[in-house]
Amino acid sequence: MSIKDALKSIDFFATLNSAQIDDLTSISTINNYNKNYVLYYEKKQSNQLLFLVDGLAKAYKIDKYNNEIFLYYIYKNSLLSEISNLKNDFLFSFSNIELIQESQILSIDYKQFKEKFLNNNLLNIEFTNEIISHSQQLQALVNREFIFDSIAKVAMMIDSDLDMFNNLQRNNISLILHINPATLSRVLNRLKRNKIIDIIHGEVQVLDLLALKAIFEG
Amino acid sequence: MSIKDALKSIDFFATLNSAQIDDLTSISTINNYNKNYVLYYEKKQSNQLLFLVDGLAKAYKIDKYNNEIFLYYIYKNSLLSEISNLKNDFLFSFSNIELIQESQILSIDYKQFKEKFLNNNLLNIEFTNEIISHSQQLQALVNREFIFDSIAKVAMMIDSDLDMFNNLQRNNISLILHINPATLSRVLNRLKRNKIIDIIHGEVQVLDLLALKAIFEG
DNA sequence: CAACAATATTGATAATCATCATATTTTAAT
DNA sequence: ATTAAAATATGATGATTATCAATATTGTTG
Repeated sequence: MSIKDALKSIDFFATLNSAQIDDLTSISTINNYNKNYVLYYEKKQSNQLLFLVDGLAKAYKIDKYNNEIFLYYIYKNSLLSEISNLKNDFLFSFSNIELIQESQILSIDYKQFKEKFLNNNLLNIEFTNEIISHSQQLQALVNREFIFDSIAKVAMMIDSDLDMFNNLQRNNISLILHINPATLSRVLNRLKRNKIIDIIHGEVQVLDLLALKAIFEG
Repeated sequence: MSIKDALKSIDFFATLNSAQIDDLTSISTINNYNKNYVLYYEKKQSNQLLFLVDGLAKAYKIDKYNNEIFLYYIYKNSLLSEISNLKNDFLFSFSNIELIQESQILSIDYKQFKEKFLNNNLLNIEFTNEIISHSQQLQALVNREFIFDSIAKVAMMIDSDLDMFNNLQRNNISLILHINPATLSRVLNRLKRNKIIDIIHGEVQVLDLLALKAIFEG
């Protein structure tokens, strides 16, 4: 894919006219990376603003026991970078961002992007929206992790997106929810024993939606 | 304090000229509230943008066992409201925000503020900065809570601001760090037993800074 | 379909931390 | 200085969940 096509495929740039797109093209590059490539390391600086054109990434941190703490997925058509302030001409990463599929990345020189666009009142709303959406991902995380115990986390996930739940491996679900695979297995057993869900050939079905919701709505 | 004086005392509005201040004055009110007044309830809407002119507030959530989950303090001269998107004409609160001192609050009609200021490219940078700073508070929270165990939390707080640590009650420290007062007491004992800190008349002194840092830097 | 690898479950155990009750210390007020 | 109140510390216990190891199940590939 050309840089221009990539820019056109990303909603963030939808308001730009073709001269502006050209301008942006001149400070951008596009690259393919393999699965497992790490785009940002936590606490490190960068001077490239990255967008995920195609593929899938995850944000995570490492705790003091070297465990990976999964934060959230980043889907295509969105900003990969985290913005920690508007003053500096570089970016400072809060988390590690790693590709989990082969992906296409659009890379923009951040300093020039600020000068040519943000400082001329272009893309400001879009930029702010990306910051807000990042903030909301953190909020969702705080909700899940501080407010919920493991049965509530699982109940919430089954309720909010059963298809996703059934299509993910138990492995990955436990990664997302920050619970041990063994704990997930036990929680599912408990829900089944209480006749709130049924599990047929590994597929979860909800038997008692009210009871399920009650678990996490308190 | 008059509305105008309040507006002038808040850095957020520093770039406005006096005509703009007048304009803003016409859509603002200022009020005093007592300690314990709750300005926002989580998951509720509001159409007022609030600034803390003077006093102190805290943001917190309630978990399923009705425990209060402290999130962060909000100091004077800053925005109290949380911004969850730019499209709506109302605000949606993620957490409860409660005054913990008698406080002065500036209240602005959010819809009109958007029309008269944000949509005319006024105060956009300031607005984005507030969103970023809110996001960073969440990041700090994620760092502390996900990455650190209780001894690491305490070590981190002693290292980053010993004065604050010594001037706060143990009670409040444990609230901030999300650990039980009893746990805090035990952690301090452990640090003392390991000759990393000393405690004289309740005042903490660092004996071995390297060892202290090693606890949370891993 | 046999055989191996990858996933998932189960059991046993341990770590961390909260909770509750009680005791001690500190602080403030008369 | 004495007493009451508030804050902190300590001991006993329990809840939740991780960890590790063993077993069972499922999926994949020659």
